[in-house]
Amino acid sequence: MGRPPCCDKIGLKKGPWTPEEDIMLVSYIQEHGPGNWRSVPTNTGLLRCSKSCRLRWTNYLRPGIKRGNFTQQEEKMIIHLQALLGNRWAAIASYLPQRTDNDVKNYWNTHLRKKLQKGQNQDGVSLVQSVPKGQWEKRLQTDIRMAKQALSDALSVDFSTDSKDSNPSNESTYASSAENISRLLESWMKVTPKPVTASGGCGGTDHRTNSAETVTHGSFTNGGTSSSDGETTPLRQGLDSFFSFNNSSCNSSDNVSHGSVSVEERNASFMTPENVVVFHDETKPNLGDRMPLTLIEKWLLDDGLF
DNA sequence: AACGTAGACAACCGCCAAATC
DNA sequence: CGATTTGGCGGTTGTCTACGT
Repeated sequence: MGRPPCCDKIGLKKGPWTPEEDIMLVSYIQEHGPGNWRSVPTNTGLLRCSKSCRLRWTNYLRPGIKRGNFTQQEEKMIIHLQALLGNRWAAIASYLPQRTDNDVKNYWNTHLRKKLQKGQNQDGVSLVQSVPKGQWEKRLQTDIRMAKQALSDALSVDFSTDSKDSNPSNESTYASSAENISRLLESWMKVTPKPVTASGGCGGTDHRTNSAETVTHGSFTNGGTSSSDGETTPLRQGLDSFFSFNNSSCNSSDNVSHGSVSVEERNASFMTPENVVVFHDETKPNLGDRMPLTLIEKWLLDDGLF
């Protein structure tokens, strides 16, 4: 006998979420933290299946998600990673902490695929940094070797000892990009500022890819490139532009309410001390699950992206 | 102003591995 | 250990909006 059913499919609502539904979901997650999605529809009264709630949260409501306005660096990174990893959008998105897999996938399908096709049709050369034919394949093979090496390296490393510096993606914190919801949250926050419990957003325990044991409170959260502080090589500065949004920790502060400021402004002011509610990225895989970002840095540097 | 079309993005569907009983 | 459910993922569809005619 397994678990009880997730939810009956009778009378469930489908289609676009209303602001009211968003508020209900966000309020619940504020209270209990993400996870245990099965109980979300029941406890919130939402006529949505647990899966829909989870998707809505991870793809839209989760704090810190940046939507639209892909930068050139992000674009190039997606192109490179897609070439290396294929359509593994979750893996690709894990290197772009502010982006969801759905967002990356959509951007690829609506922008980059066409762009690449167009670029190749026009001059027969890939848009990716004009790497000559053949050389690109060689590079890909090299990258695969690097990935294999990285995997073996990763397997031989005890991440629990150095996760503070090398494995920050274990606990990402996010600022909301859904401004309407953020405004709603802002008013909500003013009334009931409440930290997420340990079993919830801060080092949640019920997520397969982000176990509580790997969470190191106070560590950075931006995908493996940021050191604790002070290390500002040009490379790092470049990469920091990717990840600057979430240089916060579980114990430091975070911001889920941003009023009407832009996403960038919100991200810039992400660590104000008065912020109290912290959400953690419960979906980003551990570094051990993927190629260390330093390899990506090297790879991108080789192509002169930064 | 009305209609048709294309683009962008949110949401759903179905599959699968992992977790749970 | 097998049955069952959950949650994650990638592909696809649906809906909304902008633009052109």
